Amino acid sequence: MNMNPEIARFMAQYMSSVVSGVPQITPDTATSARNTSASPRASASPHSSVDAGSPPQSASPSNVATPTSTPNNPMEQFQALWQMMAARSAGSAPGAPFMGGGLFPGMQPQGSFMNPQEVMQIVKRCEQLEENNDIEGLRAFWFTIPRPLPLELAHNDSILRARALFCFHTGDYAEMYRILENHQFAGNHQKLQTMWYEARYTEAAKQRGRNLGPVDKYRVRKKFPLPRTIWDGEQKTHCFKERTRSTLRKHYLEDPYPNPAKKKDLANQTGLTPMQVGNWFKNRRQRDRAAAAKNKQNGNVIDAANRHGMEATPSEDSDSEDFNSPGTPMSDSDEQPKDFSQASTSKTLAGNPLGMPMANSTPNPSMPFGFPGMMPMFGNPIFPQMMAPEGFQMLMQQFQRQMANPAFMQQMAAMQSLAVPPTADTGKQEAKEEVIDATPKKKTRISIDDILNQKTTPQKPKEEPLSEADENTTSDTTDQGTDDSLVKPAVSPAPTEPSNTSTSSSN
DNA sequence: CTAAATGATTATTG
DNA sequence: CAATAATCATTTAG
Repeated sequence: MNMNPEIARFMAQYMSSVVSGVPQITPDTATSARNTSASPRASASPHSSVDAGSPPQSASPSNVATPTSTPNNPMEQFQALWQMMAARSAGSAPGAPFMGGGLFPGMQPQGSFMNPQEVMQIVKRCEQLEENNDIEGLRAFWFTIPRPLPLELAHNDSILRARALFCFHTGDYAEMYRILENHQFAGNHQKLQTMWYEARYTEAAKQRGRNLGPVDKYRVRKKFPLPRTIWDGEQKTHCFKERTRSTLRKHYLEDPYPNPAKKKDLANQTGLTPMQVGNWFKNRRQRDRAAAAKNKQNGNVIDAANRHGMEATPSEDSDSEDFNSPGTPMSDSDEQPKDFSQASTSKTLAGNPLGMPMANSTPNPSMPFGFPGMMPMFGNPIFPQMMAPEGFQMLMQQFQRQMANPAFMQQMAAMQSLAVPPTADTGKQEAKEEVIDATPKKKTRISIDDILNQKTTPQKPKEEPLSEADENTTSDTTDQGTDDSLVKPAVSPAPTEPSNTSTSSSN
């Protein structure tokens, strides 16, 4: 009657485990996550047979729960039991298996007796079969193991791993989930994670009566996040932080083709890897060009604007958005580059036979602002109200920076000589084409960024967010987050929330 | 659900 | 080898 709920639950779980041969441990009580052990092959070592990892929940033989100590108080009884179990586990070093119950005579290991060597053999055999995905072998072998399972086996990492694999292949997903959720697995979780998700996918697919697409799977992953017991803490950032991006944007405007040194520098600033920086620039250039080409198709404003005297701006919806965005004081806006490049590349590549930048030997289409002689985009006739002073200042600064950039000025001159004098027919045509523009198809750019920025990563359990290594320290508002400390976000030091891990390779 | 945004990867090309 | 074009995969918004 007096039974503490905790104890009751514990007992119930234990009883259940005795019956099923699989320990049931509540995730919370289970182990204080020490899955940092880097050795993926931990299971290969002989002593792995002693699940020395989580002493407390190693459970106590219920039938032995009659320690001759203090029988009356359940709590005391439980505590005593607990301590004994802990002591027993602690004392069981590789060379000193606790099997015989030497540490406390009164307690039998429950179930069959087995000498340590026998246990080790079974474990190794399981590891072999599991590694080879030999399901049939596992099935056969499974029945050779004496029942009920000795605790050493019931709680053993390798045994449970093999059992989970077996369940996976037999379609006993519920059991597999239970195993995966209730035992803190050490070492390599990759396979277990895959099993977890695949099982979920399969169930979901079955339920829907069709195969799952990428997005469906994504939802499934969100719905059934990895249990902590098999989570590596691995986390991939799909969206960089806004700070990071604005830094990249800024430098992109100055030079879309950063040399390796520059990339490295940026990598340090942003906490990304040089590879990521390179990818970002690559994508940016590509997408700028694509946007430019597209805009060109639809016609664009720049030429006309220029001709008429610099007033019209490319519908820059994004810009307006940017300036508009409440959270971020301002930014180079994601979109700007698009139009910029549009000005440079589209013009040169697509319509203009005189095309110059890209195709030429010196590809440096870093043409930040709409057009050569044109100032950024003050007095946006389309979204006048969007021109916040802040934004204006920012643009001015940018422009000034550009003016100081020889390469830029060179480009500028080249562009001007090509574009300004619209004598050629081609030029005219282009101008015509570009008059319309617009089609602000996407807006929400910044807002998305903001959102992403806020929730640095998806959510999921009720864990603390914990951002990755991005721009942790610096409070750089304008630019240069000069902190080197951080390096790679790839490996998150503190596992907090399970999110999809998906390795890059999956591509 | 679809579409868009965006980071990453792969194949091609000069 | 580096830049580019395609394309894939993951997330998010509508």
